[in-house]
Amino acid sequence: MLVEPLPDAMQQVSVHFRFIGSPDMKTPSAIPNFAPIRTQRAFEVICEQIRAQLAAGTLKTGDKLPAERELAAEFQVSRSALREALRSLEVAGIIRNVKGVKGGSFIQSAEPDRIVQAMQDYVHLGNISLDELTEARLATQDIIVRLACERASDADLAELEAIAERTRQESDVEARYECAAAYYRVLARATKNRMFGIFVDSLSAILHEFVQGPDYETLQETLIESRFKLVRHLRARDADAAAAEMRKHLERVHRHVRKTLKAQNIPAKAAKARGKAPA
Amino acid sequence: MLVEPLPDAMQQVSVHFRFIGSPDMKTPSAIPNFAPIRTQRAFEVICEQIRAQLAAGTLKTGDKLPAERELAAEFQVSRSALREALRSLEVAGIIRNVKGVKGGSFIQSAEPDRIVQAMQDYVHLGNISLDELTEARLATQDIIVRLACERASDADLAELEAIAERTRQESDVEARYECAAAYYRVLARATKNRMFGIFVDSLSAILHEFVQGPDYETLQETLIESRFKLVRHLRARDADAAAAEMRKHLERVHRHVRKTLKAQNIPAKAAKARGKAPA
DNA sequence: CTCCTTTAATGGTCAGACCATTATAATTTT
DNA sequence: AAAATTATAATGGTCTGACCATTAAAGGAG
Repeated sequence: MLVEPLPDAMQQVSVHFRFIGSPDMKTPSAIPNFAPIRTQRAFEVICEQIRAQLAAGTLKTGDKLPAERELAAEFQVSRSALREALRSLEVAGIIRNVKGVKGGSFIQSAEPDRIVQAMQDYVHLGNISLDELTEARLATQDIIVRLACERASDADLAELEAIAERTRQESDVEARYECAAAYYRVLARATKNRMFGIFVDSLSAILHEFVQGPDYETLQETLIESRFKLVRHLRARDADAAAAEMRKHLERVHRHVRKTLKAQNIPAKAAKARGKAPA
Repeated sequence: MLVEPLPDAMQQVSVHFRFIGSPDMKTPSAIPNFAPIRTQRAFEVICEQIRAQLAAGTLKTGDKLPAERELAAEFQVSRSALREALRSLEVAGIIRNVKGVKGGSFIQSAEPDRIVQAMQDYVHLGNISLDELTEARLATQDIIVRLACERASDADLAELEAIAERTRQESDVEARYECAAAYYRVLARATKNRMFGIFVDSLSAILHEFVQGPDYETLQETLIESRFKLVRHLRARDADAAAAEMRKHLERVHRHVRKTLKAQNIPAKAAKARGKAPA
């Protein structure tokens, strides 16, 4: 059996039951330490069940869930409720929906995109300052550079160099940014630790919203040169030099962004990442 | 006007039009560098519009969206499609839905929960190893400790001490874990950089799935003592000593977890975080 | 065998309905 | 007049049943 139907109380129409803490909680006598009341919605229960199967290993990447109409019957809910659950899982990056016969919901492999999106949302909502972002990025890249210095394979280093070369030949600003992102991604991969890749991707994506403007172009030559230097230091396995180079590089970018913001009278401490103008 | 109705082609029933790259792309003559085809669904367009207003500042924390039926009319879509959009935004932590008259969808303030959830999903899907997690945590905590050492206020330090004290008086294992999480959170807050708080919360939540077992209890006394030591080092503003203490602490926990896994014949390199057994 | 048409399954959307919840207004009771 | 109670209306959550566009596979024509 793939799924359990929802509890009896939920099989009725719109019976929104509440959970107050855990079912077996001992009710305290005097202390008013109540658990927050939270109405459990059908689609949430469904999501939890599927997530549980994922965590337990019953479901794994590549598996296909039954069709919507079928799943709805199994859970004994309407198709709408089930669809909201699937939609949730989809935006969470857990499943991917494919149309047509032989279509369905497929368990996805790990993609950091959703984490990036979540972080981006967080920044947009939370007024994280540019200074905070930069500091986090600096610290993270410092670790990455040092680890990469120990662990980067020759192939990694060659790829980094190739990307730097490609950047030089690109002219479009956006394409150059793509190259930069690829460079950082490969660098993070060289640590052989995927967690760092996530951090970097997230921070890069967010900081990207700042990096635009006229004199970004003029800065490019310096930045590209810095990337070559970094590879040389990595080749020499000189962690301190590599870290220093990265630091210099990031601080240059930071100064540039600060200047751009200052020209617009936006203080960096309160600077909030903004969405780009629609293309 | 809060929203624009969807484009004409989409107002019809189920007209799934496709976007191929950007509308103004210059079609390359010979190079087969096609953009991935992606059918644009109604709820996605709606999400994008709302996200755009968020990024642009037209919508901000605390604002209330119109009622579902009303919004659906504005977007000229069915209520189901609109609801899928709202559901997406809700699971993304952007809005919160409140029932009843005077209810509706309210723009949320920044909550890192979703990022944690996303990271957890990523780990579950991606077979991130325990070693990777620990390494990332070690590196992150190292930075945090050093920053906190510079910036922690007296209030921060007092709070840390209070939490350590509270941990000692707790007996329940789960309560003690809560205390530990709180300790790390306050420590991260002491850096005055919210990005670190996110990282720590995520890593803690994931690693928590591992930390269970009988001799975790016996380890507790040592761990608590370590937290007091850390505060003393922070008070003395001795960054190296504090970092060393934190490192020792984390490595102790790591060894414990490895041992637990070994007892179950799970190699740490492939150890995947698993969901906890239902309560 | 190849090419074309048909067919059935599936996700995406729509329409209209009912329920549970909730704040407010109206009513009754004290 | 004040307080308690009851009705009311708006809202999110869910259900039912339907149609459309897409897609892979089966069937038919050459």
